[in-house]
Amino acid sequence: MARDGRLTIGDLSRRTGCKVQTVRYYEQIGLLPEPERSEGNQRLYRQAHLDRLAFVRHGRELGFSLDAIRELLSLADRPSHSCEAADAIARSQLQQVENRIARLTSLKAELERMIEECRGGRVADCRVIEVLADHSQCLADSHPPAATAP
Amino acid sequence: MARDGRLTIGDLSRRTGCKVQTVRYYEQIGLLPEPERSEGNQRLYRQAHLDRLAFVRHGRELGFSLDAIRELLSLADRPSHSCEAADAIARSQLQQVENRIARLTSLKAELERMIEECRGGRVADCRVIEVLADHSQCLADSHPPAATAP
DNA sequence: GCTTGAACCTACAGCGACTGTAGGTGCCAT
DNA sequence: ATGGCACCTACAGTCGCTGTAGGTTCAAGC
Repeated sequence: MARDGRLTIGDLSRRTGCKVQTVRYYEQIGLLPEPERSEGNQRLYRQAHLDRLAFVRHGRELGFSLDAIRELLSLADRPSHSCEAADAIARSQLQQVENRIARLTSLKAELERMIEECRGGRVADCRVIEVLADHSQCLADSHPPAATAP
Repeated sequence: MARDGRLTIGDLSRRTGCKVQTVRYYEQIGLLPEPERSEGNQRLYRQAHLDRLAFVRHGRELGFSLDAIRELLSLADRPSHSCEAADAIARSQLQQVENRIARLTSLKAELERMIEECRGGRVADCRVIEVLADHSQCLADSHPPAATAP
C-alpha cells in the first residue's frame, strides 16, 4: 500500500478480486473516475474508489450489464431520489435470470436424455451424434441462440 | 431453390433459421465445406451441407461451443469409431449447464431478496443499491464472473 | 430486350466485457 | 547500483456472430 492510505492499482485489484487490466478498462469506459497519479505517473486510489469498484464487481457477479451498473451507480450518487428506477433495473435483471434458468433447464433435460441413451458403442449408434443430427427428435425450443459460457 | 436440387445460401438460411452471414461465417472458419459456385459465383449447396448446418445449429442451441461442435462433427464423420469422445463432450457440456443453473439460481435468490426489501422509498434506503454496495450482505459466492446475456 | 429490385458477393468494422502482449518506466530492497 | 516486480500506454485478440458499404447476379415483369 502506498502512503497516506492511498492504494496502488495492484492493491485495488487484490482487494476486489478484479484484474488490474479490468480496473484500467473500467476507468477507460468511464465507470471509475480517474484517480490521482504519483510523481512517477502511477494511479493512486482512495477508499471511495475501492467502494465504487466493489459495487461494480458485485453488480457484475449478479449478472448486471455494465450499462445497468452505470445507471445504478448514477442512482446511488443521488440518494434522495426515489429508488423506483433501481427497482426496475433489478426486476428486469431478475426476469432475465429466470428466463435463462428456464432455458438451461430444458437444455439440461435434453443433454441428459442424449447421454442416458448413449451406450458407449460405436459413433454410428451414438445418441449424442444422432440427436444433434436430427432436430425432429428434439424437445428444446428452436431458434433463440444458446447461452454463451460465463 | 436453384435447379438440380441445389440450394442457394438464402434457401439454406430459411431452412435452418441460420442467418446468411452466419452461414458464410461458418464456411470462413472451416465448419462448413466450401460449396460449388454457379457461373455467376454464387454458392450452391446440396443436402449434405444442409444436414451439416442443421447439426451445427442444433449443437449451438444446446449450448455447445463451436470448438466442441467441430469435434463432434469430426467424430460423426468416422461412424465406426467408439463414441466415447462424443459422450465425454456431452457430459462436460451437461456439467457446465448444471453449474450455470446452480449459479443463476443463487443469483435469483439474491435478486429476489433485494427487490423484496426495496419498499419503493428513497435511494438512500434502497436495498438494491445497498446490497450492491456491501458485499458482506451477500449470499452469492464471490469471484467467478457472472454469466453474460444469452 | 430491358429494367427493376431482391438476393447475392467480398471485405471489413463493431458488439460486450474483458484478456493478453509488447515495449517501456517506476519503485524498493539488497 | 542493480535486480526484479509492479506499473505505464497502446493495441490486438477472444467468442460468435451481426451489420455495413459498395458492388454483381438473377429472375420476373413489361
